[in-house]
Amino acid sequence: MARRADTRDQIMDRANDLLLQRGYNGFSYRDISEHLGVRNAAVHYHFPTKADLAEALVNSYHGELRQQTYDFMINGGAARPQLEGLFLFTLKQACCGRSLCPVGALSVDYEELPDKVRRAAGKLGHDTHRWLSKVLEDGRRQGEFDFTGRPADRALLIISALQGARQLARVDGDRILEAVIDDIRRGLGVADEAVPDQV
Amino acid sequence: MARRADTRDQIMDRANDLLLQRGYNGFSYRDISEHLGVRNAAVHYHFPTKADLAEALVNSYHGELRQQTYDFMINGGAARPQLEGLFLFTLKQACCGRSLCPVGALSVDYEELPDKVRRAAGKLGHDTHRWLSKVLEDGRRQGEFDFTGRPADRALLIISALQGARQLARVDGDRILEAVIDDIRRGLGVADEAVPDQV
DNA sequence: GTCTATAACGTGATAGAC
DNA sequence: GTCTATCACGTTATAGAC
Repeated sequence: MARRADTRDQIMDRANDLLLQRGYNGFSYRDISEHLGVRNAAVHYHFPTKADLAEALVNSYHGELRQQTYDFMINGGAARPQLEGLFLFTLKQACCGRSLCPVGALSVDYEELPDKVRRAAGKLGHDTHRWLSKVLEDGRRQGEFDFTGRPADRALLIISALQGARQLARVDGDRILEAVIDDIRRGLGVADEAVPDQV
Repeated sequence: MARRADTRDQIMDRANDLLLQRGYNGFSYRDISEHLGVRNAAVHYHFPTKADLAEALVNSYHGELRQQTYDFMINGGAARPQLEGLFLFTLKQACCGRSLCPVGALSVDYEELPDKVRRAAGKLGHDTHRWLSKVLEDGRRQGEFDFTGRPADRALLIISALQGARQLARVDGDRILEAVIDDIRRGLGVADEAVPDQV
């Protein structure tokens, strides 16, 4: 029984997979406890309610985002690698396990979501949009991107398209995501080749 | 009790709202029966299993699509009104009730979906894509649109973006959809104004 | 921190009367 | 075509022993 203290982490790992693959209503405490070989009540010990668990997950996604974008949000810098980092992250997440984006997985069940989860998801979506808007705005100013319209609107289009593509990929097959990403690049005046080093 | 024969239609109406607002796992026979003022068993009489009900709904969406696009798929014609018809339809559906697009609502629960529903959703997604690809291809050939890349890829981007935007609109507010639609138009070289008559 | 046991309820589904 | 009644099961959640 070495390292029993990290049961909490194992719960979050498993819940992460389940939430991103099935949505909030699509997984249960049983799915988690059976996978870990513990009992239902053990999971409730770490996360009293399902809302607590989901909130912790969303906050963890948010922490990841902040960590990966902190430097750019403070100091600026090259924009293209930021964008390609998003694509890479999306492709990696989506391909192993057909998982959805966190906000997408939550938004279907949005109407029945506990308030605290709803709020957390809203903040995550907002911050993601703010970051990508800055990436596009800086990138255009620095000559890395070429597009018309407001950066905030283009950011919305890109986020929507990536979210939707991850869902469609389940129904219609994998290559969808790559095709959509290519078309996003095209809309930013960025050739498919000539991808600089990643984030 | 005039017109009791249309209970079936009322069930489908209500189930339609519920499916598009909450996803497949998010509504129950009880939600339907209580709303109609009948009993659980009455709903099961018309649709023995939940899979039957969902399949009927998807097939009904599919019929609507075929009806609205039949003439264009056979005879061709102006492409821009077809596209604007899609936008109009999307805006109308999304704004009253915050509903998702059918494929989007189903794709979150995709892994747990009964086979027949999964197949029906796949066909609907495929046909939608085929129609929009033709709209874009014809429209570009006829000088109505101006974009680079394959029409099939652009169609994927548009469908993904609309689907994603409808979900984000729940979390982040309504104007998102309009912004995304404007940016899609921009990417097709079509001014925001100068919208011709609708489908 | 994990267990057993159980409460309280919602779910899809069916049998059989009317 | 709708009803009453019920089944078998899954769900979130809690109390209390170890």
